[in-house]
Amino acid sequence: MEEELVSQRKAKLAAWKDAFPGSDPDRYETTAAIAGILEKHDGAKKSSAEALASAEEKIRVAGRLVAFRKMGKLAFAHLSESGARLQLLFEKRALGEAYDKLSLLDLGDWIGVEGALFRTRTGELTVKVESYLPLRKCLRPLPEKWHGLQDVEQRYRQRYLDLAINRESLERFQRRFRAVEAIRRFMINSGYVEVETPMLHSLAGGAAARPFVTHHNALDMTLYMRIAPELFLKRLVVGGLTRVFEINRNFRNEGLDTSHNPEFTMMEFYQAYSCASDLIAFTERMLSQVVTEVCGAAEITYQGRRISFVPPWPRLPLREAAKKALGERHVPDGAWLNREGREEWAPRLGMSPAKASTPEKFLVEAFETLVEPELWQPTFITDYPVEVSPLSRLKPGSDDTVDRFELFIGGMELCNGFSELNDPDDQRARFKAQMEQKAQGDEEAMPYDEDYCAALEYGLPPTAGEGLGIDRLAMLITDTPSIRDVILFPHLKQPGPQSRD
RNA sequence: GGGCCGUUAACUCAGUCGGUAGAGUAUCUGCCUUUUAAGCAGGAAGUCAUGGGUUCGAAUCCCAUACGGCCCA
Repeated sequence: MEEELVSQRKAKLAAWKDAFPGSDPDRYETTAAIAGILEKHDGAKKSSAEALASAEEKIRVAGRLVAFRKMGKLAFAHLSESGARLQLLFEKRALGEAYDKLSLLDLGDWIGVEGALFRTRTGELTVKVESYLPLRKCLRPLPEKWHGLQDVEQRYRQRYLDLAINRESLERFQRRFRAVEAIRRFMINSGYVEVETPMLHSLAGGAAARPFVTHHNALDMTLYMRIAPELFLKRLVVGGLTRVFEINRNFRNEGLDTSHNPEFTMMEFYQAYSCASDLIAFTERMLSQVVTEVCGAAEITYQGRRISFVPPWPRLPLREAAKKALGERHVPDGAWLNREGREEWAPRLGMSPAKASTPEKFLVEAFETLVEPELWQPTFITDYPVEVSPLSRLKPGSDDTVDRFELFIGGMELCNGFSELNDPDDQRARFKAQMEQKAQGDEEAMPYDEDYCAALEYGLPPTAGEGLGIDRLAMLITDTPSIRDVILFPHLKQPGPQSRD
């Protein structure tokens, strides 16, 4: 059947050549985009039927034919472009032979039309078509007009169909694009410059994660897809770029679920002469402004629950939050200080024992397991243990706590920021400690980056830096529970017998 | 990695107790000059995800595999 439908359409395409001189052109001049036409005549000020009739404005628009209602010597159609739809009227009386050739069109075809705007009896803005030109045939039938494309797998694999047919999907992505644009504008207005740093690293540093490994043939060397741009961005601060940001992909070779895609988009930014609390205030301002701009209000609904972005947002020290949650679960105070206690309580609390191998890691893991999913309103968690923060600067006067924060919204980690460690010798000691953890089997421990330490020896001014998860922000502002629905082409397995294990 | 669920026409979905595979949309043929999920009449369209098994007989029951979804680790 599908082949039959395709061959029917191919036959019609073959007939275009004679029926429509100039069809399938290499370009088509329009007077406006459909969204612009609608904005002008159906927007805040609606053009009346009389005004349209007396103006007799000739327009040329193009789009994909998505609905067609033929009734004898008169036909209505809808042309769709970037989610905006405009009705067309074809009349046999006006078009003559060209009207009969409409049978060579199919739903899904791209066409251009020329005509004058008017309003129908029901008041809908419509183009009275005077001429039309087929631009490109749609050889395969489009999904159903009413239900759209429902098959989740097909929506991911053939996102173009999802975007062409499912208006909610297109609108979700448009909102994401607007948010990225608003963030970029906010950063530039705040005196930042946008940069691009390497995606191929010889050392996968800057975060605790397993990298993808690849190989450079000409250099015959192992390279890693970056897990974070951090160490390169800080080199730029050493070089005098005192406010830099990068919006780009990171790659982490880990499991995938509704909040993790192997490649994800982050904005990372660094601000000299600043500490973590400066970035907390900066983040509050940025996100409340971006959300207000994109969603129309500083309050949103995520999965049925309100989230307010109106600052200020609460700050809560990590150990305090973890200890409170542990107390509520009747874990004796300090039970995590010895190995026996950790090995007893970690499994009972649903925590990964491997990730709770020291007192500090136990508290961090307890926080992530017990507290994080409950942090619905924007909340800054502060005062992280130095043990899990090898790139952060110690709080003034402390030897075990760094000046670091993470922002949680809707039960998800959205941001991670800290005052940057700029003492090269301390940094070397931290890297050394990471290597010891790696030797003990921690696959996420950071590699020793001497080149970065050398850069620090030229002087990194006091600086704070932060990473912001763009995909997760997109989930929040589009009320989407799965990261795959805010990523255009989420990673899926290859189907069929070629896949192994 | 574990558990549960799903996979039927191009699309959206039914399919009862195991007994010849169904509808709507799209498509094709007629009719139709203000429709908008247009309408009316008629036609065509299936590797029931894949591979085994049970059975006289399997979309349906059993096993395995692939892909997807949700939950857990």
